[in-house]
Amino acid sequence: MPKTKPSTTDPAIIAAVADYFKVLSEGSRLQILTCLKSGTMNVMEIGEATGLGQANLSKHLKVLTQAGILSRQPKGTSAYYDIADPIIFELCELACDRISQRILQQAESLKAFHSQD
Amino acid sequence: MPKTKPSTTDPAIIAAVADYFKVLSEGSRLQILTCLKSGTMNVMEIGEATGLGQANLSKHLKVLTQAGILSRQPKGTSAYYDIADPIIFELCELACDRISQRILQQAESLKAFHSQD
DNA sequence: TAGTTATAATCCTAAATAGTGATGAATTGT
DNA sequence: ACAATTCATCACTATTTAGGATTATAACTA
Repeated sequence: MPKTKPSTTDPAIIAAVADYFKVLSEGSRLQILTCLKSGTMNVMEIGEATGLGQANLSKHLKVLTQAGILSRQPKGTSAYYDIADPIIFELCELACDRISQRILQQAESLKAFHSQD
Repeated sequence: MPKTKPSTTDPAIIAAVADYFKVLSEGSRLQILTCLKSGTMNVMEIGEATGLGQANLSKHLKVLTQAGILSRQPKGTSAYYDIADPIIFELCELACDRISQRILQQAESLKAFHSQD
């Protein structure tokens, strides 16, 4: 094998990571994920829980499934979806931590700004 | 205070997380981040290292800085940028792990598909 | 002050994509 | 076989955004 370990600067790797984050960069998709946190659901149930339209929902489910985040299991006329990769919640929590920390910092700066005049 | 703990289904939280991932969902921006992994650089140096145009680069740096991922320090006529939040590399590695695992799974499926005919 | 360099801001175009409505395919019950 | 249900897919619109060209601003230098 000519290749040893793919470098972090490998354009293909970078593109793959970007694509993965792009999947998670949509409110509707995150909504679907938090929805499925409690357990398996079929498309109709997810639609009711999220308020998303059927066609739109189906598209998002496809994206999430192709990214390996959800698993799909047809059952009769319906399709049941499940979290295939619970790690994503770890990812989301990491992001959440960063966000809240940044907001706290901004609040600090704002307070300092107010108390200096 | 009327609010206790913000629920994960809070639309504002979900939107914030989506925005955070959106910042990381761009190849050019990830390129900038891997670039700065080795240390502080000014805009010109980053431009040379990434091959990005100046205007474009400046825009991405602004996005990353406003997201709290980079820090900016003006110095004379140049601006030096640095990783403000090393946690992002943890995020990227998590994503990388997921991606490689998925690719391995796909390879397995493909192998199984080939050996069954 | 004039001139050079480094960065930011603005305007524009092309491409990507979220959402919607209509159609098609697969399955279950009568 | 027919009708109803559930989901996927196609066609379309509207919005967003990356990237480039240009102009503006700010800081050194002669």
